[in-house]
Amino acid sequence: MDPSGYEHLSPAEAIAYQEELRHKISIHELTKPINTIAGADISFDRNSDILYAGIVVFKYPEMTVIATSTAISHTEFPYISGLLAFREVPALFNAWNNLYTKPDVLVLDGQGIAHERRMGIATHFGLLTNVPTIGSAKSRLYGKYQEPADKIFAESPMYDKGELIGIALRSKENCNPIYISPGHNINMQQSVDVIKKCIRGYRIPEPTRQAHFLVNKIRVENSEKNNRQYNLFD
DNA sequence: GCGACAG
DNA sequence: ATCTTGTCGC
Repeated sequence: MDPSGYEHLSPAEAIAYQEELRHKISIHELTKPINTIAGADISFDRNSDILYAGIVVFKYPEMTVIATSTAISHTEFPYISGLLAFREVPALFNAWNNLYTKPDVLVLDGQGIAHERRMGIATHFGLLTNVPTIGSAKSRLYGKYQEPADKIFAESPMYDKGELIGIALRSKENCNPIYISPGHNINMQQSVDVIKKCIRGYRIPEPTRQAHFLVNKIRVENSEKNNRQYNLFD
């Protein structure tokens, strides 16, 4: 299904689609060397249904920016916990298609398989594009875990009925942990190793941190542009 | 019935 | 996610 059709799905249909897609998830070692990595994020206006998507590509492991892309899209699908992909993936897909240089790995702001149906936004986007993806979330959605020690890079496994679905990682001392889980076409260990190499003094790994700055910037620019046009009628 | 609940 | 200043702690 083309993601542009997501906004017409009911929550029940979206869940049924996740159950259908979950059979195609592949969590395995990424053997291809990683030379580039990207971060993707979304920003949106308080009222409108406009989503601002952005992707920032870096050389890895140097982490120098080599490319960016953005897309401004409209959505009707509301935010529903567990169904985030149906709201944000269409916009991210547009930004992805605007990217000339596709990265070897993509980090998304949200869960990978650390999801009730293993279908977090990172897994969903990976299945859609077939790019290896990693989910890096700022808060927990699913799974039980013990608080990791307050020591840089301390880890604590996240489980669902005995199954390992993610890792709570202390990316910075005195800060809440971040929740890492593979999305698609990469395994748990590699996901954590890669994210660790993307931590540069802040709680949020550089890929999604920079993508966050980018989408906020284009959101402000766009709203200022709209304000200027509106003011022509003053 | 009650609590949890990515962005 | 977004709205927002000061303020507590390392």
